[in-house]
Amino acid sequence: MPENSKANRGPSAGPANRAALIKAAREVFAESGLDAPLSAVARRAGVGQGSLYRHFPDRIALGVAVFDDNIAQLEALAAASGSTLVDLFDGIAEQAMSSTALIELTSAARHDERAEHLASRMTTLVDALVIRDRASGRIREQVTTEDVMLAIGMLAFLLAKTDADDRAHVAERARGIFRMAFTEG
Amino acid sequence: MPENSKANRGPSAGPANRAALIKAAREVFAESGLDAPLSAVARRAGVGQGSLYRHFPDRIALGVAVFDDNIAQLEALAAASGSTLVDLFDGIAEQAMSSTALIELTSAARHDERAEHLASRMTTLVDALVIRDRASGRIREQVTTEDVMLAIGMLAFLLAKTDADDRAHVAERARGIFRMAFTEG
Amino acid sequence: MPENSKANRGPSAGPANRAALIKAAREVFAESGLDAPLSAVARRAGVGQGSLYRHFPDRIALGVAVFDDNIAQLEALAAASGSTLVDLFDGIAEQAMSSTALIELTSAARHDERAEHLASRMTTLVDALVIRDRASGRIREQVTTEDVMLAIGMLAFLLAKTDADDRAHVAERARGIFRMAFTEG
Amino acid sequence: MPENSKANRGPSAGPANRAALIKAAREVFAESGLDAPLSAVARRAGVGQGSLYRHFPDRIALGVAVFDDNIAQLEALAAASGSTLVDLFDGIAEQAMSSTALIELTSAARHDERAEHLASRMTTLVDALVIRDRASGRIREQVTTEDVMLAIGMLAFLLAKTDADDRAHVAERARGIFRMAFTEG
DNA sequence: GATGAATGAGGGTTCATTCAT
DNA sequence: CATGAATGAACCCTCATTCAT
Repeated sequence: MPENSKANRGPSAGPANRAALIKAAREVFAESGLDAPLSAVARRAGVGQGSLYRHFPDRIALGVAVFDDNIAQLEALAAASGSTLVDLFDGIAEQAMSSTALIELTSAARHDERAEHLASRMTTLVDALVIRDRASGRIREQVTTEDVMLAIGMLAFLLAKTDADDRAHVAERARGIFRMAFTEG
Repeated sequence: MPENSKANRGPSAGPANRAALIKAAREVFAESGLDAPLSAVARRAGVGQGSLYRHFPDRIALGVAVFDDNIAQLEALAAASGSTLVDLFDGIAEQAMSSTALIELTSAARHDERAEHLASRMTTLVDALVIRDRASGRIREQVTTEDVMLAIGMLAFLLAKTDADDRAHVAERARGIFRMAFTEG
Repeated sequence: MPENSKANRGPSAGPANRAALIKAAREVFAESGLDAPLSAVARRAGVGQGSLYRHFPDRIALGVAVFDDNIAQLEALAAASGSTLVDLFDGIAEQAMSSTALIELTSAARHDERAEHLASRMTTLVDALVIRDRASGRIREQVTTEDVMLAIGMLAFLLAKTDADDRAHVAERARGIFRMAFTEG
Repeated sequence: MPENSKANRGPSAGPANRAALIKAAREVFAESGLDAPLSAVARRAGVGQGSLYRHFPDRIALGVAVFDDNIAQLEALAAASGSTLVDLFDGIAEQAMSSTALIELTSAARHDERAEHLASRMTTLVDALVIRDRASGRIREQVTTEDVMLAIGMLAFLLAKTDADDRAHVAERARGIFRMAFTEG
């Protein structure tokens, strides 16, 4: 009678485990980047490795689950009536590591359907903001959604590689650059 | 008793091996990024692991050797009389993967003396171009060397994550963004 | 994609593996000393390297597990009512290689908490025997626990370096020396 | 024309190289024990690896050469008219690391002819001292050369495993033990 | 005969993934 | 359906030994 240290709480633990895994993954990805050991995620979630694999058959599945939430937040932000691209950049810079891992994911798994879905939600929300900001003259006529997507990607990668200490400064600076790029002189 | 399968071609192979390693490393880094297995580099160079470690005691040493060349090219470019920041961005986009790994290196090994040296050469050449372009009115007054360095970093990271197929298009687009950012409306 | 050649016998193999590892380690350490390759231990135990590292994160942990047993035997010996230092030396000589590796461990990892614990158990039991033997006049007044610990260490190292064939003879001889040293003329 | 950094000084360098290798090996063995990398010896001697192997085809040959000197010193000590076993122990404790490596060698390469030669010189000198000390009543009648050889071995191994900081204290203590063992009450 | 680079086997360690319970 | 141990491939790095020059 092996007398496991942790009781097998049975099927009912399913949803709770799923949530714990996502939470743990968000933290671990934020701390150690997108290639952190999955075992670390399971451990932090207090869940067996096997359960992790049951819920999320691969790293991408886990990433997608994690970032669904991030995207949702950004979508909410974009939906708010007065919000602008500047707010979006702020939101991304704030979520720094998480957003970065998100962008990394959509970019690393470019040909994965699930990641593409994430990316397309992103595009959609950016699109809305671009249209709005263009209409209100907040950005130049010629700025496209693609431009902004690229800018977001660049910002995210940059922050990913920046020491936590310098992150605030670098983010501020980078936003300045994009402000110059996108707004009228 | 190693009883080697491959003949020891003797010390005269040294310089050739060194060159082969740098070439292999440039390729491998370009294909798989800066944390590609060093064993892959040795294998591609057709050289024993030990020789790799003899020539380059660590990953940074190898990276520095690889990128010395890249920097030199960019320095040459910057030194040419009529060259501008735009040319620099072009140069970086052209060397795409290599330059990217170079930037990755200077950013990842920020506190390594050798990497710092590379970074400072980069800063120096950017600085010269900024001054020149500012003088000739090609860029806005308020654009700093730091801004341009960040932009270069962002461009590099972006290209690193971009499929080879899309690279040209993305690079063109990104340069457009920075042109908007840095030049007078 | 590991595609294992050997079946995963599942968690139930855990305790058996652990025991097999300790047994294998005891043998390997005895044959080849405390710095024998850990891979040899895993191989002899018929266990993957990963499992070894799971059970024993480092060499010291493995050593401690192995020698816990040895110490326990010596403690039992020391606890027996009529036992003397001479019995302890006999016990050590009998366990020869194991005891030797044990002493090597406590001496090599002097600043590791786990090894210190082993060492302190040893000291405790020696202390008890010294007090008892001093009381009964079996050893000179001036003999200290430290002296005996040193003697044990020396005996152990000596046996470690002695061919198995000569071990019995050498052990007998060495015990003679320490008898002369510790008992009244 | 490879233009070596160090000139090939030709055959005349032979004896000088040999001496430099022995000196370097003595230092290296003393600092890092008998299994220090041979490359370290060659480097410290300022000599190519190949030359090391030419002069000393294996580690034992090098060890023998190194310790020939140590033995010679001890022989000189033993030959001095008033010297006793106590002096020998002092000599060994003083040369601590070197002597230890010497004993390690004679014991590790027990079946190597060259090492046996070293060992037998050691036995011879100990024998002389034992006879002398027995005659003068300095040691008990029953103490044999073998006993002393064992004691020397034990002392050496012990010192080898002792932190440099504790070496003096431990050596003093151990000599005390052997004094008790070998001298009358 | 000296030189020192080349070689690759081997040991340590990590981690993705499977699977018995 | 959860658990968590088991597995081994793969990487890093070191060093004994050889051998072209």
